[in-house]
Amino acid sequence: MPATIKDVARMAGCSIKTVSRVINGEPYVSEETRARVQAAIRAVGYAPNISARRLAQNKSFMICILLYPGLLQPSSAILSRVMDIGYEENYDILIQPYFPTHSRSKRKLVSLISEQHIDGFVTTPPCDAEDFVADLLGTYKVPLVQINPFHRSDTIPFVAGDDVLGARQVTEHLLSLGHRRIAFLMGPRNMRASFDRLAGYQNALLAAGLPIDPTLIRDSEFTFDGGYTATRLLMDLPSPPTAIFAGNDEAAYGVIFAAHEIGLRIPDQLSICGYDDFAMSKNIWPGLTTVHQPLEEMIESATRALIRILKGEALDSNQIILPSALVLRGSTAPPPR
Amino acid sequence: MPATIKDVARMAGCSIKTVSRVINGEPYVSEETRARVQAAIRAVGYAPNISARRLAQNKSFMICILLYPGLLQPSSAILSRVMDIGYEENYDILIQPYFPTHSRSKRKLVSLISEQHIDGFVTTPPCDAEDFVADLLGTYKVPLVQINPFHRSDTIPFVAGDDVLGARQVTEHLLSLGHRRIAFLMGPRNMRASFDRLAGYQNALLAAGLPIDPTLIRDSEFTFDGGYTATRLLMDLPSPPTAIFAGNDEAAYGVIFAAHEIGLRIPDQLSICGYDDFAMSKNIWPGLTTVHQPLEEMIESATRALIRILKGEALDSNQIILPSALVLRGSTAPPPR
DNA sequence: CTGTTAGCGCCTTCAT
DNA sequence: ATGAAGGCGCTAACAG
Repeated sequence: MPATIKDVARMAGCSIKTVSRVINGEPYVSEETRARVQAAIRAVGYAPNISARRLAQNKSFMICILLYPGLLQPSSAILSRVMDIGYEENYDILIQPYFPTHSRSKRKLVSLISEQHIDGFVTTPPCDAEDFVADLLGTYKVPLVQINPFHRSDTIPFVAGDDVLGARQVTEHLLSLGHRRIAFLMGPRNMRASFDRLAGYQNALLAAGLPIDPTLIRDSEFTFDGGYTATRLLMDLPSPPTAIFAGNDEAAYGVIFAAHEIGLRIPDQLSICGYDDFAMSKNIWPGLTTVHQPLEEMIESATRALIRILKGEALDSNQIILPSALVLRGSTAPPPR
Repeated sequence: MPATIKDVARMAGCSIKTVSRVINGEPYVSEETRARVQAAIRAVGYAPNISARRLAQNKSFMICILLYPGLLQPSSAILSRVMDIGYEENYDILIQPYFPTHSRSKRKLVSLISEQHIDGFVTTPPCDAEDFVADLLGTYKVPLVQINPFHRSDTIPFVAGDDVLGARQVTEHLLSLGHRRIAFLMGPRNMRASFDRLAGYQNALLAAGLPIDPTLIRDSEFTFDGGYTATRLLMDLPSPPTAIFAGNDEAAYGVIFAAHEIGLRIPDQLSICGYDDFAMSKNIWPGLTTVHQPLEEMIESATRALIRILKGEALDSNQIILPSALVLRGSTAPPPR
């Protein structure tokens, strides 16, 4: 039976409101009363009951991050960082798996909003792919910050990287090494990154005056299997590519596996690039040339932005673009001969 | 301004208690009243306010999983599965990063218990390493289920694999291939798996009548860097091992990287085994021979056990041991010559 | 079968 | 600077 605010008030010889003031750091309490109350709090081991506070204020002090499992491996270092922010700001962070078009996911989301009164949301791709999420949050007037959203909105704040630029840099890197037949693996259609990266790849080719060969553009869905299968097919082509830009790192792992299986030496016989710079990419052999997405910073930045909104503070901008950086490792080299 | 139970009652022309009964599926409501209430609920779009319910019942309907970030990569497929259980059982699952001996982690845990009134906890290694967690939960009488705990308790339910057996099987596999100089990489001292796996390794050697060579036992801390460094040192030995049993998969990735860097062919010149069967282990080249830990099942089983306890149901047993299985992939072969 | 009453622990409003 | 009263939305305990 934990102590309540009443116990503290009795012990300190004051009203519960005064205790409440001390707890919440409100003004209009004399220093000595404050001290007395604080002593009483420690004496009885008082801790405020969050449920009661939530009810009285009709707020949950919880924010929710919608994550699509299987993508975006939330390397738990990220989660840890986000939790820390929550700790500092006194918000609990709820990580919620969300599958677009999945009806259970939707119901859970509705319950989170209408029953739990979650104060705000952060979405990650591709959880924003359907309008359902944004619409729902819109009608309930629940604040939302998006990470790399499919549609960039003027009204919904978002944090993103510059995928067009990053993909262009990757492609230019391969071109500068002398590659001319560069394959590109496309991601799922419900993620903006898929299209932006394709655009970056194409832009680089066009800028170099090279044709875009549709047979060199394949689907990978940003998965290992996608990368694997595409590679088996690509390398069976009459004139196979000398480099594969895998669209993302996970697909690149599949490319690497397939290349090994075929007996191709990386990077001597085949250069491979990824995108995202997952933690594993520097641990796999050979190290994967990729673009570092500041995922941690993105989630952190989005979370902080959301909390600012919840506190009623204004954002400097609704559009936060974070810089990405090409990371050169061992998986790229000049083409054979 | 969402609808409350009163609105529903007014609309259905009954008391709020009757509405409450319908919501909670309690008996003693006539079918027609029930139907009328349900219609009213839909009509006004009513959803119960969880905070109010939590307050009234002094329960949170939340359970918390303590996870050490950086280990045990909660491949988010796992998380998704756990969330599903929560969904079915009407519990919210809070994933909480926890660092043993880290004071902020401790404070957060205290807050979770004393302020949020979390109904129960699941711990994962090494979050149970200090007695702090178990003690705290014990004094607050909060139910706890442990996964692979350091100390196996008679009173605290736990779910575990058989690491001694698994490690023994790995070692026997290597022995059967003809390896005689098998190195073992030890994990951190705050995880039971470290010691159990070492024991399994030693048991297998002893059973085969082979000596235990301390120079072949090294620390890896179950990390990439640990595996990498240990391998560089081991292969510099006057008579290096022909196989390395890396203690866990992440360390094995470091071993693989180091081997590649040294120019050793896997598995022809060096055999490598891991333990855990992380998702990446079948995607890395060559596929990693390892022991499949049924991590998902363990977390699921622990979560279900906890919920049973919370519901006041008895567990069949306080000790749930799940079977592991040796998985043979491409990283092991007979030793050179 | 159904309703009334009294909290749960806190915050808000308005006095003092 | 402090306190009293009322209410947040729900459930528990007891009447009817």
